[in-house]
Amino acid sequence: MKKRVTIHDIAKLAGVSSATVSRVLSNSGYPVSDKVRCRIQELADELHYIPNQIGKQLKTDINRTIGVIIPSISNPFYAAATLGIEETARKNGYQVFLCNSRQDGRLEEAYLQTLFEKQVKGVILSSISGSRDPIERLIRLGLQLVAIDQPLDVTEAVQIGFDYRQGGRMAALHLIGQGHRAISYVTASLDRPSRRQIYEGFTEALHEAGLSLPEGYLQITEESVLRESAEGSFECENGRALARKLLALPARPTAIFACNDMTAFGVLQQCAAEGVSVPDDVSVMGFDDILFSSMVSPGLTTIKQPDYEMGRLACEVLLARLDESGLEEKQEEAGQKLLKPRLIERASVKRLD
Amino acid sequence: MKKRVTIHDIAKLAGVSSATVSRVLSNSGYPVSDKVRCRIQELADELHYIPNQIGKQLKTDINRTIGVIIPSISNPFYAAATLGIEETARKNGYQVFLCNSRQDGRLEEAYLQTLFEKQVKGVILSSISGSRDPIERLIRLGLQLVAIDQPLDVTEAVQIGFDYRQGGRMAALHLIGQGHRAISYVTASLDRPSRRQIYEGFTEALHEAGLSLPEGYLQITEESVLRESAEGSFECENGRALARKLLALPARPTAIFACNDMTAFGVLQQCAAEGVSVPDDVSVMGFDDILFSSMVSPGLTTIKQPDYEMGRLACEVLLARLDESGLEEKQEEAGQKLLKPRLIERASVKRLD
DNA sequence: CTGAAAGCGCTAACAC
DNA sequence: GTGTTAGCGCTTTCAG
Repeated sequence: MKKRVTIHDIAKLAGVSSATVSRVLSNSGYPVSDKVRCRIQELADELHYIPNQIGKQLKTDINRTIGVIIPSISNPFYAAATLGIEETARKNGYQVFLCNSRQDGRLEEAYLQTLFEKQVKGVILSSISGSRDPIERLIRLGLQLVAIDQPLDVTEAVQIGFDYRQGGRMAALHLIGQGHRAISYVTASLDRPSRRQIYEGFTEALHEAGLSLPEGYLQITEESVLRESAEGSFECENGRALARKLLALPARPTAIFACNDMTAFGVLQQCAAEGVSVPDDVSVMGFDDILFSSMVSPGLTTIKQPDYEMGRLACEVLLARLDESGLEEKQEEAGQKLLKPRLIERASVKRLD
Repeated sequence: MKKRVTIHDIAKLAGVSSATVSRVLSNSGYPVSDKVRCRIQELADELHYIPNQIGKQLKTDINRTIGVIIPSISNPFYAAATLGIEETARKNGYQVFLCNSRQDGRLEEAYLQTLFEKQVKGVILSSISGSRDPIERLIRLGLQLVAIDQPLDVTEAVQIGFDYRQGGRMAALHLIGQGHRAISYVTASLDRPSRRQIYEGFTEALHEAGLSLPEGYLQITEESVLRESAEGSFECENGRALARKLLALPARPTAIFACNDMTAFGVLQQCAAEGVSVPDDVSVMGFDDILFSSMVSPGLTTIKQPDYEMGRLACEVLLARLDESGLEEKQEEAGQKLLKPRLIERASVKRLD
């Protein structure tokens, strides 16, 4: 493992100063005679010069890196969002630091801190933590933050929002429209804004139709520790457990709405295990529309949340802010984009007459 | 956006030199009087000092960052492997640069280069590219490389191998054992070692049983451009397309083996679309055992490749090498771990009598 | 125990 | 066009 070659090595060999070498190798556009320029290029190629970005960054404080903090890479929803982020980052010459917070607010904060220490200037965050203080401090220090998926109660952050409430309403409306009256709701802990909003929209629409969520029809995970298991199958397991309770009820619901597709898969599995046919015996709806929702059978009827699109948009907004934040100081007011839900009808909901 | 506070700021306020501040704030264990130490700590807390890791790294050339290059984050197999990597990295105080090569060898090389420029000392790679030269050069410059999933023809790299050939054999043996004779194989382009090995193991076992892969029963994707579509559903689409051809054959096979689970899902979908019942009309097997293989119905019979485990192991091996590479020069010979396949029987294969 | 000084690799005024 | 110099934030000899 030999020593790495620096611009000084090249400068010495070329008989010029390292400043000149820097000028040509960094494509600064600074005038350098063609003769010298060629010579330097030649040497760089020959010696396989690889610039040390750390040196460069310390000097310029410019760094083409963004951070991404998500709660669970095992959930294809976040995988797809990450893909959208990574792709637009790459197209713009940026790299991505991926951080998996495992639904752990403390870990999320630690990651945020580490990213900042590494001089990352922009972060896309699906926040699990409620604490605003550390986040606001970092923003005041110049960090650009874009929140996806989970609304963040911090005014300086851009929000790529999603109308969860409306999504919840749509789910309820669809079920009601299909003739269902005994409708139940299965959800992980309501400690996150997104889940709460879906829940609110859902029950709201139910109430407007003169329906309610009777005792036992609302199943919420009791353990708030919704950690990713090693296999990443926690959400699914959770769906199974909650479905088990539901199916044990004396008066079974005719329809089950789950807070996301992963949970809905668990419900589907449990139904299959107990010989309950979907959609003939019970209808099931999910939320997210991850890739696999079209692959299970029956195909899962669900509310689409545009994962990839959301990631792409978040990254575009972030990079735009990163670019301009150097130039103009007046940031256009932290915009709030709001993406819309869409009903995806497949085969897991049966029409009741 | 105010200026960031540095050790010099603190030094000035404390009336000491920046060297002293560095000594206490970096936990160097260097003796500093308790009085001064406390004062510095106090100031650091008060001013919310955040160390600049770039400065530190330029000086020490130590950096707790690894790179991960995978072909597709949309495939849950890689998502799970990434989870395993990220988790062990975090436990050891490392961060992960995630790179999605999109099955593109050139992109893979570009990422490798960028990582190296950012002074990343270790990379976990599922390589798509055949070119060894640039990789070998980086290794000679001190980069530690751990190959997962795809064998890498570079002796200095550690391999976390998987016995694909054996996996292919197991699949064939299982199908044969269940009484199948008309067996077909559906695969994406055989340009990758893993796919080739599965194929070889599979056909080998077939031949040993006196069977062959008749005309039309071997379906290989023609377009070598197996790029991730925006939705990440390419592999699945591919499975559908290949299954369509298979089902159009005058003499349909009784069993279809797919090169991975994502492709198998496509096969499943196409069967459903054409009213072909699995496993009654045709049996289907996959490869990988991703999380969703247990969720579809019928549950997919498949060959397990330990994704999470593979990521964890790769990361452990990498970090071990990173730790020791500073101390001793003699690296234990680039070990080759070989993980074993396992048959996961579910409901997508029917016993023929 | 503490400080002065050098330097990691690079860039950017500022001279010439 | 090119070189000199200073310095980004930090650590680390080496003196004292």
